[in-house]
Amino acid sequence: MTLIDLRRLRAFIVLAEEGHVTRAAERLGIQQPPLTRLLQGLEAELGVLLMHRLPRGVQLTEAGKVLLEEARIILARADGVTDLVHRAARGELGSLAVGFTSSAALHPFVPKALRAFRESLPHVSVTLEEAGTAELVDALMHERLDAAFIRSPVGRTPGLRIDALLEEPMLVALPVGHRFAIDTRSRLLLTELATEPFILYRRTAGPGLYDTILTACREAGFSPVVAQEAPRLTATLSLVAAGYGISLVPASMQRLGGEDIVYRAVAGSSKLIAPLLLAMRQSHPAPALAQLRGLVQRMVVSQRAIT
Amino acid sequence: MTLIDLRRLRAFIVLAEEGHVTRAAERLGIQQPPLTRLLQGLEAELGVLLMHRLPRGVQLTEAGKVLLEEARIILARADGVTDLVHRAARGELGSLAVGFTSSAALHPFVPKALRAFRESLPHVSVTLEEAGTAELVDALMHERLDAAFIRSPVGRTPGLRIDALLEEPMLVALPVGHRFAIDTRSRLLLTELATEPFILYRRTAGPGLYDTILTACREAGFSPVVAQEAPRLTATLSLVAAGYGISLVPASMQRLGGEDIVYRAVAGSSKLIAPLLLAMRQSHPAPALAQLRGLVQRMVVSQRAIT
DNA sequence: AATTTTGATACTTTTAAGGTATGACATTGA
DNA sequence: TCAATGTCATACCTTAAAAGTATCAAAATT
Repeated sequence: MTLIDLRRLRAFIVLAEEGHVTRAAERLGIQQPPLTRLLQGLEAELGVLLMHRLPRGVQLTEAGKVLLEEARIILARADGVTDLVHRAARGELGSLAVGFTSSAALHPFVPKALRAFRESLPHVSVTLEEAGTAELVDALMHERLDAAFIRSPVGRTPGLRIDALLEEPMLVALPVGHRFAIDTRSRLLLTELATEPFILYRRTAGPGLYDTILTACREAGFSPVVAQEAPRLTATLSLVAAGYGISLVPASMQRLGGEDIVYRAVAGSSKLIAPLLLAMRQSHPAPALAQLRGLVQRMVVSQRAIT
Repeated sequence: MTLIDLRRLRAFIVLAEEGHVTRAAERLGIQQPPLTRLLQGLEAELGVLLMHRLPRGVQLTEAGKVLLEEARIILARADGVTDLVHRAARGELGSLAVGFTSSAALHPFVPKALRAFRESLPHVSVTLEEAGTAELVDALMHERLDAAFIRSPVGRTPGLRIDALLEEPMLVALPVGHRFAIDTRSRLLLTELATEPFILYRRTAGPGLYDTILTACREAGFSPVVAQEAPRLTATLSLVAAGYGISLVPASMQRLGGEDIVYRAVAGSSKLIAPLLLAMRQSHPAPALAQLRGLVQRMVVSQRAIT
């Protein structure tokens, strides 16, 4: 069973247009006998007469007319394939799965970058997913994600490439009315927090920030009193707002918490810095990922120029 | 330039599904090396890497994923071609151009047949055209029409095949108030019309009926006084209604003319008969035409059974 | 009736696809 | 670490399919 092939469909279209085997062969750059056999081959395979043989020339049968229409559609599509594939290779087409942690999502840079990407490459369908750092890393390694915005350096992760995008200081988040929440202009010394109850968000969800806080406190000479662990950064702030304790959060969180939380800068530690990172697989990056990466890098450069 | 062919697209799909050259080759019933070359050939032609070569197996690139999607669409369409062409050859698909004269259009059989055809073969797109007999015959010969409902035997017409469908008597159409229009039950003798002014519709538009009337009158021993010629049968009846004269029209016209025209049967001539015919080309009938013809024949048989 | 036009057929040559054997490379297990 | 294994790539040969050449057959036109 040598099913229909495009070579014959192409020839058939020319033949139908010319209505004349010899002339069509000429236009196709072949001789007349092969073209005749080509038509015969099509007819034999389809089991249908495609052209009436007239004394001068040939003429489409109804079946032939239907085949002609269909052949044109198929060939147009087939001819479009090259361009489509090229665009996919350039990353202008295709799909991209991007993940982010809840804390990354709260950094204004992330939605800004995603929006800019969507606008610059509208034909790439972007899938978004929010999850904890561990899940994101796992998804990256198992090809369920192509890239992820995260906040923690996650130690050695073989097979991952991590771009450092931005850094920001961490601030103390205090409930309104807290004794440290009166003078909000000056920096608070980290050691002053030694006896305060801390709200931290689960280490499993985001080990990076958790460890950053613990390391900074240890260097300042104390081990923080962890009053409660929250499943997400937003939950942490809710607990702070409710007065259950204080926390240390990335500066970009300031816009959250409304009037119930007061933020203050911290002095006494050079480690209290929250990075924003873009993680991806090292091998076989999707072309659209290269585009995203380039876009993000350019945005980072212009962001730094402003700050 | 050996553009993309379906054989390779088929192989590519299997290869993509298996993710494994050797296994895919097995499924395709070929050896591994040809399949490898096949993939290489596609990549060379498209100028794009379609699969990453992993230590165990292969894996689609983004470009490969796009090609896979597109290939599936193209092949589905290509595989559908056979069925489509078969249906076209059986006359279940395609197009049919049908003409009719104004007088044929007024016979209830014609719209009934066209509606039945549309219902039985909804995928055949039917084009309708009303014109004079001469134009219809010309259109048939020049392939602008496939069939035409006409009323006149049009003498010898080489290349045409004509099916006689139905016959009906011709009636005298009289304006209300005419002296012959009082007794409508009895037959009027043709000779009684010898001195009446006749309205006939143009010979060029429909030579058949015109000649039928003239022949019948001559046989009855007179030559009719043609008061006026009308371009169409409906115009003829309008003129009769307005009192400009009388006419002889097919019996099925009775439903026209409303209350202004009285119809009476005629005695004294066996020639005053109007046929309904279906004309078509003798050579290369469209398959859908064969379907129409069969349908019409069946309808004629059941019609005659009733009458 | 002869000539021309045009598609069909028989046979040969060329090209492309498929098969066989083997290599290169990387992973895995002892 | 080295051999065994799995897997795609390459080289070379064989087979099959497409194209070319020469010629025929049928029908129409002069």
